[in-house]
Amino acid sequence: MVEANPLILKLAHSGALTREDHRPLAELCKGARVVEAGTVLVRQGDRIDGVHLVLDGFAYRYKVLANGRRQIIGILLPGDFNDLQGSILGASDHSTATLTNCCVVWLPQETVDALTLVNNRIARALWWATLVDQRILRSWLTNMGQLSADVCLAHFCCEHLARLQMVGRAGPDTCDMPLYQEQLGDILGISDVHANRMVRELRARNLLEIRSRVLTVPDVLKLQTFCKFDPSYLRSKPVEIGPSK
Amino acid sequence: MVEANPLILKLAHSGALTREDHRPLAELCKGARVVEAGTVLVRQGDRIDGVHLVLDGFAYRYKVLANGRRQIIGILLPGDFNDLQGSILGASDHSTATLTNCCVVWLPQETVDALTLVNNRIARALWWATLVDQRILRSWLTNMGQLSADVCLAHFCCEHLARLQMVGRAGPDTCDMPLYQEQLGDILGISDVHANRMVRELRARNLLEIRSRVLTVPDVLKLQTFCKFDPSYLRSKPVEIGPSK
DNA sequence: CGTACTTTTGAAGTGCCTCAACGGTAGTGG
DNA sequence: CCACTACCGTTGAGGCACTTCAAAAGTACG
Repeated sequence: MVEANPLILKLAHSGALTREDHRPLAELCKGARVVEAGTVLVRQGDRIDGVHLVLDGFAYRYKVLANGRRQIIGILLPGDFNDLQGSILGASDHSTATLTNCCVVWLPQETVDALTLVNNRIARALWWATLVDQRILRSWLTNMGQLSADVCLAHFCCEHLARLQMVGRAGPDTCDMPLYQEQLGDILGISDVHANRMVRELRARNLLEIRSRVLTVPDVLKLQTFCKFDPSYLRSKPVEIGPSK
Repeated sequence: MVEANPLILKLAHSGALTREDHRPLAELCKGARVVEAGTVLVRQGDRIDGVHLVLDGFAYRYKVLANGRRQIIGILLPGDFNDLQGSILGASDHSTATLTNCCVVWLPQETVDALTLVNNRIARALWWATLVDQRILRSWLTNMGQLSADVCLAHFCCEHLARLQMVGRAGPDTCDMPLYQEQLGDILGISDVHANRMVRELRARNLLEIRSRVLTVPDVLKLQTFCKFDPSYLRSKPVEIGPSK
C-alpha cells in the first residue's frame, strides 16, 4: 500500500528525509480535527503561537485591503503548513480560511521547535517546504506582473495539478479545484467577470475544463507549453521527474 | 557612536538578539568585497551553496520569463541576505544583480549552519529576516493585484524609505533610490512609460519627488495616508514604533 | 417549484500598453 | 568650448486588456 500521509509524501520530495523520519512526522498528525468549509482559521492581525497543518481538504490565505479588495496569496493543499515559524513575528499579516471541509492539525510552536531541535533532517525538510512556498509566491508575482490573464490562469492550473500530484491527490490529468471564479479572480488579480472569460477561453481552446470544482486537462503537455510551465520550481533538483508511485 | 553594521541594526529589530550576539554577526561580515554596479551575483538556474549578504549599496532580484519580460521580485538593502538557506533547493529560480557599487559578503552554507547551530538567538533572528522578506513579497503581490499603479508606486516608496530607516541609511523623509523608471516598472508590473506617468503624477500632487536617484517625501504621513501604508509588516510587534536610536 | 448561489453574457468605460519621437543631461573627444 | 554620443526622462496618439454595472441563464438544494 502507498503512503497516504500527505505531509510525509510532500516532505519526501525534499530529499532530506530517511524512512525513520516518517514516524515522528506521523506523530505530528495525531491531533487532527475536522473543520467545516468556510471557517476562518487565522484572522489578519491575530497573535500567532503555533501553526496549522492541513491533512485533507483545501484552504487559502488572503489579505484584505482598506478598500475592501481581496488578494489570495496562497492555496493550502494537504501536507501544507499555514505559516511555518510565523510565531516569531507575533501577529499574522493575512487571514487563512478553509475552502472545503478540512482535516487540520494545530501544532503549538513548542512542538515544532522540539522536533526540529532533535531532528536535523526534519528541520531541513521544513525549511525546504518554506522555500518552495516562497518560490510559488515569487512565481505568482512574476506571472501577475508579466503575463496576460489567460496564460496566468493556465499557469495556476498547471501548478495546482502538479502540487496535488506531489502528494498523491491527483490523477495524471485531473484534480479537485474547489474555487469559484470570483476566487480565481482574486488569485490572478482580475475581476470575476474577466476570470469567467478566461476560463471559457481556455475551455474553448480545449486546453482545460473546470466544472463542478474539478479541473480536467485534456493534454497536459499542451497546456504546459501554452503557459511555459516548468515544474522544476516545485522540486528540489531541477531535472528529477516522477512524483508519487 | 551608533552601530553602523546594517546586519546588526536590521536583526536587532527582531527582538531576538542580545548584545553578546553582535560579535559573531560582525565576524560574518569580515570577508566583504566590493562589487561594481550591474554585476550579476547569481544567475537563474545557478547552483547555490551559500548566501550573499549586502553590507553596502543596493541590489535586486528578478526573474526573466521565456517571452523576455522581466519581473523584479525584491530589492536588497544593506543588511539583507540574498536567499537564506537557498542551498537546500539546489538551484536558484531567479537572478540577483547589483544596482550600485556594493559591499558584499559571500557566506558558504556551512558557515551559516555552524553559527545557527550554536546560537539559537541568531538562528531565530535569521528566521525573522526570512519571514519579513516573505511579508514584503506578499505585500507586493497584493498591491500589484489590487491597487492602481499610482498607489502601488507610493506604497513601494514608503516601504523603501521605512526599510532603509531601519538600518540607519535614510533621513526622516529622504533616502537613496537608485532605480530607473524602467526598473520601477518592472517592480510594479507596468511599462516604463506608465511608470513615468505615475512618478510625474505623484510629483505633481506633491506626494514625493524622485530625482537623480534620490527619493524625497515632503510629508511622509500624507504619503502613507494616500497609499494606506502600515509599516507594521516590517517589524516584529505590530504596534512598537521607533526604529533606531 | 421556489430560493440562493454561481456562471454567463452584453455594453460602455478606463487604465495601461505599444510605438514612436522629442527633450535633458552628463560624459567624451576634437 | 562646443559638437557628439549615449542614455534616461517626457510626451503624444491609437489600441487593447480588463473593469464596472447590470441582467439573464444555469445549477443545486430543500
